[in-house]
Amino acid sequence: MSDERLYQLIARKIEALIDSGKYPPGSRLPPERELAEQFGVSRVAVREAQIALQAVGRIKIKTGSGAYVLEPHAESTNKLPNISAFELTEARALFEAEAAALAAIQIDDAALDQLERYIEIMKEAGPDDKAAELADRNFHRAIATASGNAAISYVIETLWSLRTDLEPVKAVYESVCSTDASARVAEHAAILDALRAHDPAAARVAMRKHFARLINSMLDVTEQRALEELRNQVSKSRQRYLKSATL
Amino acid sequence: MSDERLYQLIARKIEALIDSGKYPPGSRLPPERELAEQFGVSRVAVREAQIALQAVGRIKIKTGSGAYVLEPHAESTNKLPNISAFELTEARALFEAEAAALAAIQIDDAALDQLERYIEIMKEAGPDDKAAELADRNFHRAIATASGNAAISYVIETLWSLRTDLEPVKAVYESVCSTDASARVAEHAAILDALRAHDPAAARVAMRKHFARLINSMLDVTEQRALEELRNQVSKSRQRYLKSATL
DNA sequence: CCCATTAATTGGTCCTACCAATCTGCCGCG
DNA sequence: CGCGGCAGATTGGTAGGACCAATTAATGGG
Repeated sequence: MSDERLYQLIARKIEALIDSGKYPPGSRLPPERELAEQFGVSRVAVREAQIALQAVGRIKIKTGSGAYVLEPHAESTNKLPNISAFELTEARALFEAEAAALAAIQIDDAALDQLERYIEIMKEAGPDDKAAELADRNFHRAIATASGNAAISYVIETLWSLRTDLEPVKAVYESVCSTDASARVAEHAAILDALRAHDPAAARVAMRKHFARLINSMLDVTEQRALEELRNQVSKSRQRYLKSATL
Repeated sequence: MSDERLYQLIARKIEALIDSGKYPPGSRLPPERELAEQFGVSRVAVREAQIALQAVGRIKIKTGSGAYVLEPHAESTNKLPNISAFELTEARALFEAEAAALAAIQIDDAALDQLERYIEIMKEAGPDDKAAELADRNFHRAIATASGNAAISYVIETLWSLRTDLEPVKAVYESVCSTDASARVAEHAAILDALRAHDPAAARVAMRKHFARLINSMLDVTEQRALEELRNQVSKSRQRYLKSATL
């Protein structure tokens, strides 16, 4: 239990002071010596705590001046946004459609062949196959890369990560994935055809259709779940009622 | 210049040792005392360096045992992607156009009025005005929000952040922003008109035009800079030549 | 009133000593 | 011969004090 080092305890205390509003961003913390006395520890401990806080980006130590509280930086506090599975899919539909349109213009034969292979893998994969999911990801990733725009690739990659980082979204996706094997292959093939034809508009439409079907599947699953949930609620209520009725 | 603290220097040296493969993930670093002697510094400096590395998640210090190299954690190494200003702007053009199209469908009057006010602020702002930049950001942010999709807002917000987080991009944007005041207001007004008319296609086009002009400005600035750079090079060469000619 | 010099403040580094957790190896017991 | 436990060595953890360097505040003279 108490294998925590002293400086970590002090660091937490200092953070608490900051969070309490006593030392707002931009303000200066008390001198090391003062904090050391206040916490009843040596100056080394305070110093180490401040170094740890600086490494995490909460404060900035200026030699001879003091330790200053920094603005909470968005990157350090990478809080995940509150996004539903539908929103995420809609965003992917729009953005990946544009990526596909861009890709259609300039994709080369090597990339097209690679896409073909990914579809093959998905076609031959069994249910709940990790390889299929990886191929799916690689398929979308390859199209994003073919757009020739690193920013677009970055966004699409980020959105894909959200798919697994957001727990509620993850659940919905998993239940959908297992039911759409054949449809998915057909849609991917349609996207590939449009890319082969170097037809941006067709690629955009094909990609949007792919996600539109996905959203529909998700709606079905969600409806199904809502029904089950309702049934469970009713069942529980019934049991409770029966129990109280037999008192 | 050398305002770097000793422990940071030591931390870099230790990181270099790790990266060199001498201490692969899972292995133990040499004892503090040994490292201190090796680097010719006190034990405290080594200790502080290790604390900083631990705070960043590169090593794990175990009391009485030693400091162990951790696996490079994917999430902790949130390296910024390598994206050019043009790519970023192209991505914003595509994505924000779709956001505007969605927003056109369902934006309410209150939001429209707010957009109007942001344009007013931009119109009245002087050059190099922080208020104008903030209004600009809020304008785009409000449209993203009006799309009613948190994932889209998240992406647009992320891309805007990249604008300031990526140094080379930041430079380009800053030099462009100071030259486009009037054009920017007119374009924003056009976007607002399309949103008022609840015309998705028009909103999409207006937003794309806005960014298209921005890209053109950036191209101009980049060209200008390239010319200046070339001139500097020539000037330097000339000086060097003259100097060597007078020897 | 302004500026430069000075003094006080504050972080930076080192050393030395000692404590606590951990690891290692030896020794005795079974 | 093998295993477990004890003791010493190893290693990180903390303290206190001393001194240096950068910064800031105070003070004095122009």
